[in-house]
Amino acid sequence: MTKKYWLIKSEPSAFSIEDLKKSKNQTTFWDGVRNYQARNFLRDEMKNGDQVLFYHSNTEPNAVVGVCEVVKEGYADHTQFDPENKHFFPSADPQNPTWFMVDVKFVKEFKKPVTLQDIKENSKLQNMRLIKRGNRLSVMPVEKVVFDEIVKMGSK
DNA sequence: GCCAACGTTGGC
DNA sequence: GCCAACGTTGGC
Repeated sequence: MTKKYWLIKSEPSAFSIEDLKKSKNQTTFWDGVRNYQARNFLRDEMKNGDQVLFYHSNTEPNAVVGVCEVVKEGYADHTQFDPENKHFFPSADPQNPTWFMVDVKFVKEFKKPVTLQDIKENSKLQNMRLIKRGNRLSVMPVEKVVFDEIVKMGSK
């Protein structure tokens, strides 16, 4: 089983890489994803040990800020059943959950965030879904070469 | 704060 | 099954 590589987005005002670092065991559950394509990745494809780029969206600057890894594979996102939670999903069935999440653990923070602009300017990264028009996926696969290149950029 | 792009919902 | 309306994402 070969390791896979991913990118997950978060608005730092909601949950930043600093928050991840401060979490218990530097680990958190990645809840609140309400997109079916992203759900399928969380439920079916993200495996323990997979490496994940942590991206800050809707901020200044938008950037990949570090790396985390999957430490618990897809399981039911409990917030779908909680009427008090803003991610409550009334039609969700506890016997057959609609939404899933994984746990991710902090690996490292980049010395230098790799900004969206940096990515757009790097010819090796032009195939990334992140920079495709109208992209709104909050969980997406990335190729190993792309992952390695971004880590290299962030480590300088 | 604006707005384009997109996914989902619901009426028909 | 179509598609208009709506809500959300996310760059700028």
